Amino acid sequence: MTAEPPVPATSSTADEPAQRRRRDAAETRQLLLDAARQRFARDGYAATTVRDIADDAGVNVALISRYFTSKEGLFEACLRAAGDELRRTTGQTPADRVPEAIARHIADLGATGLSSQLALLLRSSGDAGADEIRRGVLVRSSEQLAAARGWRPGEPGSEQILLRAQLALAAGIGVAVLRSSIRLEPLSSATEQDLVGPLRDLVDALLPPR
Amino acid sequence: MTAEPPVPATSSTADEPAQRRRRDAAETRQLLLDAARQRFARDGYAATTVRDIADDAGVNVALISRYFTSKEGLFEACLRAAGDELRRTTGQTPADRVPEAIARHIADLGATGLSSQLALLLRSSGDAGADEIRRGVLVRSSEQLAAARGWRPGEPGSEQILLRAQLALAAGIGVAVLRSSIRLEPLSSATEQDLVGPLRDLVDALLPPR
DNA sequence: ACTAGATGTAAACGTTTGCTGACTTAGTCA
DNA sequence: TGACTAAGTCAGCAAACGTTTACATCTAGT
Repeated sequence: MTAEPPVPATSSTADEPAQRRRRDAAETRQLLLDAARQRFARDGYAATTVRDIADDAGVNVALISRYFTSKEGLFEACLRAAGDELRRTTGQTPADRVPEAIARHIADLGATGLSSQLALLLRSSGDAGADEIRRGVLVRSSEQLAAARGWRPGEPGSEQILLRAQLALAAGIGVAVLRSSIRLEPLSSATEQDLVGPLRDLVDALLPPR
Repeated sequence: MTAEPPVPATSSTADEPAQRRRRDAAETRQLLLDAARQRFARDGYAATTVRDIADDAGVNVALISRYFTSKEGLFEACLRAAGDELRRTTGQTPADRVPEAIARHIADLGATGLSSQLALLLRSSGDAGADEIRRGVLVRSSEQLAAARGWRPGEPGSEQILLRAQLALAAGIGVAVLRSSIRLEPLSSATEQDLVGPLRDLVDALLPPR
């Protein structure tokens, strides 16, 4: 379903064969990571079994322990990946247009899209380490969003902007989950075109352009 | 930790003794329901064990099967209770002020408050029956919200109002979860006073008063 | 060609899970 | 009081879980 292209190179030393290797630790790792992100995002941590993930990835269960130490470790890796992707998405956008960019990306419903990453960020494993990572991602994201609308760390009176940015982030996550996990209609089958307008209204209301 | 007050009467037929009975099926049922709602809302379905719930309620595990058939049945009962509470909360408000009422209630963080009910509504058990109940509650809630702002079933062109109502509901759920489960700061410790303004902005932007 | 280490596999371990059936205790009424 | 039923207890089942172990196979370097 994911239609992974036969990624060639894995190790860092350049001169790899373009052919796909039959045994490739880096690719196997990535397959597991992708499968896990989808499962965790859609079904949650506890409802996902390591055997599910391994089957989705077409890989033996024991390799999860080998490459990620534990299910918990795999989950943390997923959170880190989601954080990276979130930062990459918002990072390549001019600061003052981040809200609109987010609004547009939330509409996307692909399995690896931003929606899926947002849904993942609200899943909890009960583990303290994972909670810390997630909180870090969320805090950084909301600060980035707030900074685009005038928030400066420590500056009195601008704390409210950070709060409003977190509300906007929370709203985005809620929309992502109701669309991709709960599948509430007509929200779930609304197109990007249907959603961009209302979402921009939402973000602009919380974080008025200055 | 829960410090349950010794609720006296339970069944409906009036002439109960004010004293708490030592064996009282209705009260035991309610204790289980309350404990389950908290656990399910905070930790999710799969991460909650029936033994956890029974311990919280101070009751034997086997009684879950007796009163609710199964863990699944208990979860469905929780969803129904959340739906009732949601309807009760929004039902006693003049139609055109429902958004503001919701905004105000989301701020509340009590274990049995609206926030907790909203968080429960995005927990999934994987069971089809529970999914149906949850979807029903969400659809009814969003329709009620949309109707207060001019949506009429089937009326062409007003479908967009329903979509916007669902976005507002999704936002509310997202805020509830980030506040009560994830505990993101400063969102989590913001007071009702801090939140009502931004939340009203949010709802009004999505569903402009007519 | 040969070997050493990396990669993948299969089976099983010990625990925890939801649930059940036989049992005991408390309340009710003749 | 003594039977009868509702309410609660207890021990344990079978299945599913995350993880580990021992083994097989591939790849790279010589």
